[in-house]
Amino acid sequence: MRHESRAGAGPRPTLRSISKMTGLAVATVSRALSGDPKIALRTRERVARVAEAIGYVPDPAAKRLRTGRTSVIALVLDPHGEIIDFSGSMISGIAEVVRDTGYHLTLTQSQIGEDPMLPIRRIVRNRLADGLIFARTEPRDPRVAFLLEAGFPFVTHGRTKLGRHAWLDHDNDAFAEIAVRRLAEKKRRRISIIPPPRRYSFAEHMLSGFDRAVRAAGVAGETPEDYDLNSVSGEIYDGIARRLALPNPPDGWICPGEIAAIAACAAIGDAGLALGRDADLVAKQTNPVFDLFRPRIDTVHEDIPGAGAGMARALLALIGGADAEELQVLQAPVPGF
Amino acid sequence: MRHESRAGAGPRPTLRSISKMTGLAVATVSRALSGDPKIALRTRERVARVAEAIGYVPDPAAKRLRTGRTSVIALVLDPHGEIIDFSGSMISGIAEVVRDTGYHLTLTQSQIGEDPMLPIRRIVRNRLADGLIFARTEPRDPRVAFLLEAGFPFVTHGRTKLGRHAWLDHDNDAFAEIAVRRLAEKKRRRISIIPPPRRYSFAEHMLSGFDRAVRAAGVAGETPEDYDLNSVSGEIYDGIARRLALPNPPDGWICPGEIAAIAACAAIGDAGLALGRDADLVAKQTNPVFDLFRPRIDTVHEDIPGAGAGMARALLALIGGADAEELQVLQAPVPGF
DNA sequence: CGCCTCATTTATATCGTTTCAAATTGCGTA
DNA sequence: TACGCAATTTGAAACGATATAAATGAGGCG
Repeated sequence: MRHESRAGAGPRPTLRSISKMTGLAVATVSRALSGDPKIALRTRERVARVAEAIGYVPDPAAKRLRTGRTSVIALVLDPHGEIIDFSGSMISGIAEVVRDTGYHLTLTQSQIGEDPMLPIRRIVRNRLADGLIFARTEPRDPRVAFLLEAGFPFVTHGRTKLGRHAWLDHDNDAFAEIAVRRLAEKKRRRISIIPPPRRYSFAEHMLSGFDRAVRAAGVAGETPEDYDLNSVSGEIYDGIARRLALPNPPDGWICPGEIAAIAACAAIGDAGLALGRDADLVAKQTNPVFDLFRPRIDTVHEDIPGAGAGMARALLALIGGADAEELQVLQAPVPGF
Repeated sequence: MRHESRAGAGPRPTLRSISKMTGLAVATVSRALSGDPKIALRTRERVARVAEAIGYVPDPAAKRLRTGRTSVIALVLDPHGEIIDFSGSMISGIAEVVRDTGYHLTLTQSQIGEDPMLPIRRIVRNRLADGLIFARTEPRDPRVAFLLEAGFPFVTHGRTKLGRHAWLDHDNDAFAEIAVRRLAEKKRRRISIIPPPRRYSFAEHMLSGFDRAVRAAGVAGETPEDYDLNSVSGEIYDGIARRLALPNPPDGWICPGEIAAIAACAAIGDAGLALGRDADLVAKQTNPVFDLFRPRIDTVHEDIPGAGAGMARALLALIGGADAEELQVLQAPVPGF
């Protein structure tokens, strides 16, 4: 079956339709619908009634052409790895906020090996959106520099050293400190963190929090090589397994996410060691399902849908003219059980 | 810092700019750029060169207003539960296909408790997209009926009984049969499947495959109550735990996803039973990370990014005028290791 | 030499909305 | 009666692209 161009009930109603039905000029109808107080209240009400009756909906393309505003916000995703990633939950949080605002959400994915600036340039150059959100920032992220320069509204997931822009970040310093403290309380004395790629801002914060906490607790800390976020599980597993095979392996592991935790459990078990006896884990948890993981793992929660929603709200505020410096949110970790 | 309306290098180039620079009429430039063979090759080349030089990009809003085509495809997501869901991977697969086609991907999420028709009606009525994709179809899905009636291009994730539309589905009959066979080979004689909500098409196929396979293998099969996709892990766990507490519990479990598998492992372990000794599992796996799960679980793989990509390609073909009946794909399960 | 044809190019209308500046109306007042 | 002023309403011009129909020019041919 072929799809006809479009079916439905007759031609789509426009301002002209309402204009003809009410005898008012198109301009009047337009302003009436936008609630302009210069239009008499009576008229506004009458127009609203007719519009409602015939199911008038303004044409987004026309509006966009005329005003230059797109009513779109763009989410730029990083290339997808083999990851239980939280992009699903984060998208969900964003989508929920966007739903009722008259804005739409569009989604672009940058490709592995491709210049990450490309999709952003395209969005700015082609006026594809009124603002954008992206994640995995680096301390001097070129995307941030470009957007600041262009004066284009955006919110990042993660801080940068470039200052005056809107961001939302998780307090990874605090996460690392909590994790070290918990392991120290369990009398673990040789603590290792599985570090995300050091080029990302969040890794930097996590590692500095780790160093500080390790010193404060007076335990030994080590930070092995970091892994590539895009080809994760096997690499993490191998790294941990190698370390476990050396003398004096760590007895406490900090896992920056569920994948790392699963990999650590596997590597430790496969090495003939037992969690609780020979080593303990603290993991960052973003997904409730992880509560069912056995053996139970000590976790610190991170609210990902909430983060998505927060960024979306910030971006809408920014587009509405808010001050970017008022829109910097550090989300505290939730210690969990 | 406030964001100025827009910075950048001067006014955005339009067809007019090129028209002035070349001395050609706007119409000529337009047709030259669209490759119209009625325009002399020399002219086309010259125009292309100038356009390239000044970085001309057609204004999507203007194009859309004039042609009525949006260059957008919409993905309608179901409400987000507490699920390690595959929406992330599926979105990724879709986004990758869409990237290079000049189309954009927008994303809408229907809300829990809200009429699932609503977002779809909105998209069709307001001309928000040229076509759409959605998942979790029911055998007589009202969304499918509506879209067929409206003649609006769409592709579903999951078959329906409504026939002549484009869909992509996983062969869940085959999945269930493979799973039963594997458990039977391990001498399991009392097999249970953890059934997804029966109202969905895919559950129906999975259960009918299960029944057939159970009969063929001559083993006992039971299908407990189904669970709600939106509040999952605890419910599944409780269901399994209850069943394990009764006399003659199953010794083989079929898990339609990673969550079910994690829940089953937890419930079985918590009941004091051991996998491999007292029971075995076969699970559907959509994420490679699951390979690191311990104890190792027997899995059947499902290619989710591939499914996303397939649906996107099908939708683009459909919009291009292809026949929907040629666009029905049944994806075979990958037996795994 | 003039007419016809073919290959190109162009003028113009249009998509549906917003907005600026001007026009209309009602009405109290000089 | 005419005038000024406020309160409403309106006409027309954009926004940037595409499509239709008409115009232009160069040759070819009788």
